[in-house]
Amino acid sequence: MTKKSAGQLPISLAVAAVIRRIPRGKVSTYGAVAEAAGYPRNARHVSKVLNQVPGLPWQRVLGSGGRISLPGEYGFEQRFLLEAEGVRFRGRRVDLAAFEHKFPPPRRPRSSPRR
DNA sequence: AGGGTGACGATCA
DNA sequence: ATGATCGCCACCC
Repeated sequence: MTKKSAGQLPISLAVAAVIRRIPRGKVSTYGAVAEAAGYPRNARHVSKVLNQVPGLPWQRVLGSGGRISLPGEYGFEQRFLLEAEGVRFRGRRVDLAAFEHKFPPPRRPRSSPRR
């Protein structure tokens, strides 16, 4: 064995997995996805993954503040798809307080609450 | 090995 | 609020 050659880099797989967990009718942001995947400063990489990996709910990932970053026609399509699944906009942005999906916090081995 | 890229994000004018 | 600029960082030639 040696170390299995992972076809995809771990960061891309982690990011894709996180995106797949955003439920219908909810959204997240590039930064939040990167962080949830374990790569805090990699918001930019999230957009690349959205481009490479087909089948992801790409429309559910927004820029900070709930703004659509995707330019052009796809940007309109993104908004259209989101509204179709119940996500409402307030002007040009989605009200994150109401629609942002909260990813479960990372488990801390051995950290008992309390005290 | 080196440099350009990007569906970002925070900050400043 | 809107637009420009700068900082980040892993990916991909």
